[in-house]
Amino acid sequence: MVDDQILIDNFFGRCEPKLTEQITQHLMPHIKVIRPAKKQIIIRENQTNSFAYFIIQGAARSYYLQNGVEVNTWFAFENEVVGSLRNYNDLPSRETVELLEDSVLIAFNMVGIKPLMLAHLEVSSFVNPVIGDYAAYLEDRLYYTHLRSAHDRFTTIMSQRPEIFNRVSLTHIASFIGVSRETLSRLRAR
Amino acid sequence: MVDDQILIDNFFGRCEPKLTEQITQHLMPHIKVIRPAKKQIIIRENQTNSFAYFIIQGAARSYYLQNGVEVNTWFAFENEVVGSLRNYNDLPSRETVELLEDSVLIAFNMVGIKPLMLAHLEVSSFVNPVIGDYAAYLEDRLYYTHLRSAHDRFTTIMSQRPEIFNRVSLTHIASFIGVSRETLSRLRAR
DNA sequence: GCAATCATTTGATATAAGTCACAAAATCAT
DNA sequence: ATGATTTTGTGACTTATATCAAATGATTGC
Repeated sequence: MVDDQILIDNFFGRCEPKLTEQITQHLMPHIKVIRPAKKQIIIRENQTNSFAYFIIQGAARSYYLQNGVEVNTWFAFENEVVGSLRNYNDLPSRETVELLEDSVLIAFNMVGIKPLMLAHLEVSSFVNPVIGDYAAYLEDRLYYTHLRSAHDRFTTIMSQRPEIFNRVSLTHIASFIGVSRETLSRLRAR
Repeated sequence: MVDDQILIDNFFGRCEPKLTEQITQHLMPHIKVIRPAKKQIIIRENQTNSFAYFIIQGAARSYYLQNGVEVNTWFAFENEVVGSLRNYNDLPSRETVELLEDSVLIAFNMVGIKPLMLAHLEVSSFVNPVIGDYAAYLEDRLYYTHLRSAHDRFTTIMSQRPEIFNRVSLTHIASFIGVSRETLSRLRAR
C-alpha cells in the first residue's frame, strides 16, 4: 500500500500554480487519505458534511431517494472530486455518495479550509478552480439530463462517457439515464 | 432613468463583505450598466463571451438548439446572475441567453476581472461566492430536470419557482419542463 | 380599431416507455 | 464448488406523452 504522505505530495505536486511549502503546511491538518471499501457511504442525503473528496483510485455513485427508490445522478472516477457546494455553505447534501469499488480518496475538510481561503490569496487561488471545475461538471450533467428521449440520453452518454458503461452496473446506469432497467436492456439490444 | 453610477454604487453597497474604495476603483473599468430591450441576445451559443450579467431589472431565458428547435434551460430574474463558467474558462457557451423583457443589467467583464482575482484577495473573496452561488443554482436546475414525469416537474417548479409562471409564456415553460405545449396545457387543466 | 401574428386550448390518434412476470446469466459468500 | 443472491434479458400489456389538426383568445404593429 502506498504511503499516505506520498499520495498527498503527489496531489500537491500536480497542482498549478504550485503551492509554497508554508501553505501546504497550513493545509495539511485539514487533509487526510482514506481507504473506504466498496459500498461504503461517504456523504449522506439530508446531512451536512464538511468534506470534499478527491478520488485517487476507485469509483462512486451519487443518488437520492425519490418515493423510496434510489435515483442515480452521477458517477465519478479517478482524478475527479465529489462533494457538494451545499455542504460548503452549511446546507445539507441533496445526494448520497456511495463507493462502487474499494477506493483511495483524499478527504478535504472544507470547514477548516474555508477560513484559510479568506486569509491567504494562495489558498483561495487553489480552491477556486476546483469550484469552477465543479460548476463545469454540473453543466455537463445538466446537458446530458436535458436530452429528451431515453435513446438520445443513452447514445450521448455511451459515446461521451464510455467509462461509465465499463465500470457501472446496468441497473445503476438505467436509473441514471432515467429509464427502467428493461428499457435500457432493449436500447442496448438495438 | 436612474443614473448608471447610482446603480453600481447600490450594487457594491449591498455586497458582503464591503469592498474598499481602492478595490472598487480597480473593478470599475470592467463594469458597466446596460439597458438592452426585450428579445435582445446577450450571450450566444457556441461563442465565447467574456461577460457575466447581474440583473437589476428584467427577465431572461437560456436555451440551446437541438435539431433546430430551441430548448429552454432556465429563466432568470432580478438579483440573479447570468453567465457561464465555460466563458470564464475561455470555452464557448453551450446556451444562448435572450431577454424576455426590457432590462437593466450590470455587465462584468470577467476577462478583465480574472487577473485582479489572482492579485487581490479582496477581489477573489468577492467573486468566489458568486461562483458558489452559480454552482448552487446549477444544482437546483439538476434537481428539477431529474424528476421523472412531466407532471412531477410541473408541480415542483410550480410550487418552488412560481415567479416563472407569472412572467414567462407557457410555450417557453413547456420547452423548459420538457413537454409539448399541448401536454403542459393539459397538466394545467387538471 | 383592425388585421396579422402569436399563444393557448381541445380532440383524435400514434408511439415511446413503464410495469409486471418470469427466465437466464453472472456474481458472491460459505 | 454450490447454493443464494443479484443482474440482465424477453414477452405481453398499459399508460403517459407526442404529434397532428383545428378552434379560440390574446398581443402587436400600423
